[in-house]
Amino acid sequence: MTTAPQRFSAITRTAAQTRVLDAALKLIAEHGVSGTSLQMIADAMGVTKAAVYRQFKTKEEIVIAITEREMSRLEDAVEAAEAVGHPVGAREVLLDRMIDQAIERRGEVSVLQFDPVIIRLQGEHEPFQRFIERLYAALLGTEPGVEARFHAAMLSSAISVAVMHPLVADLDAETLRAQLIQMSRRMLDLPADSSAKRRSAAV
Amino acid sequence: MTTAPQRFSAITRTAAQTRVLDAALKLIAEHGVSGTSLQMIADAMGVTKAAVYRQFKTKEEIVIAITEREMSRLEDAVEAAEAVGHPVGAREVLLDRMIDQAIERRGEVSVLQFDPVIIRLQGEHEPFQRFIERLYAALLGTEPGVEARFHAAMLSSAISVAVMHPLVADLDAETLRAQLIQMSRRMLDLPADSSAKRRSAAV
DNA sequence: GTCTATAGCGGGATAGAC
DNA sequence: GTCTATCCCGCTATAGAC
Repeated sequence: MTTAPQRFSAITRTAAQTRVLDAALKLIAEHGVSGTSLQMIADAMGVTKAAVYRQFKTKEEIVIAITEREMSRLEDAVEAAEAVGHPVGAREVLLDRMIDQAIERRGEVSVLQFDPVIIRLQGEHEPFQRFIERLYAALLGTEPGVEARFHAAMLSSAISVAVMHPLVADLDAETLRAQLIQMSRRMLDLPADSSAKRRSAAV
Repeated sequence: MTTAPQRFSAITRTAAQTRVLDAALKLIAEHGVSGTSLQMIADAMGVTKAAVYRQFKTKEEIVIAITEREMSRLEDAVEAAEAVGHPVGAREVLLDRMIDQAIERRGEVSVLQFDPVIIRLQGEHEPFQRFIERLYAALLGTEPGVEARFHAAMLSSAISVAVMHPLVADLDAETLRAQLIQMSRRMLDLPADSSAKRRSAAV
């Protein structure tokens, strides 16, 4: 039996499939999975439902593919972090990348994390579970205590949600990024560091 | 023309209506608004759909009523904060109360904030908009700058989401509360203060 | 790869008896 | 306040022609 690919990045899609995923992601980000029908996806693409079903057998497969694609972006960040020798430095690299991506996608995507259907899927789909475990491990850094777990939870929550908050909707990406980096360091009780780019020479 | 009540707390519901809202809230927290049908609500209550429709004319009315009830809880916190003379002290009181409620409801409810249907409703329903404005004003404290807006966004995001994070699922309420208070003070660059209960004598 | 057409089901909502 | 029965619609999914 051939095992499923270990990396989401290894999954390839045809151009037609990618067009479906692009349209579906946009709609799901706005209406949620349950609030998005295949008719809506087909209309957005200018084709019929049957044409969509040719690319993916079920709606659930579309949602899984979207989740895989989003996770593959984070996967790159996790692997970059794991490549760093020191756990503390690894965490810093990961947080930098998570901030980059949260800003890059700015609200379009953050909502996916909270969709009930996607949450259920993450629990049922083994590759998703394994990746989330891996992400948490990289996020936790060295100390295995209560505080470290709390810090990781608070930081990852705050980053992905704060970028789509109405109160910061008018901030440009650079300002938002600077504030997020500064706040992250403060939350971890690290010295404020304006040059957060030294990816090597970690503490 | 009689204007809508200014306070959500002034809205009264019959016992039958409350039973509907309780059942609906539970289901919506798990499956989202679009993923929850009136049949599911009726089944959870042990009655038929028609019995539910006797209490609320439409599904949307149920969702609105649920949102009103959740906001009325926060309303108490906002009013307690507004009663404090100093803006800085007011913000501290509000944050304390927000932390209390986030822990009290622990994930059951936090998801509602991100439901696409409820987000749309908040934009369309004037009383909801007015309340959110009021909440933000109390949350912003004194300084009107970019930093203050960012801090308010980051804090309110982090508090409501962190409590339902898997990494802290096994923490008891007291530990979680202590960590949240400590982190909030750190995020606002206030001195760490273990006795966070002095509701008067604000800074 | 796209279409038309349709099956089969569950959704929201209403009528009217008890 | 609860029921049974029903209406109409949109949903997921499939069949089969082009």
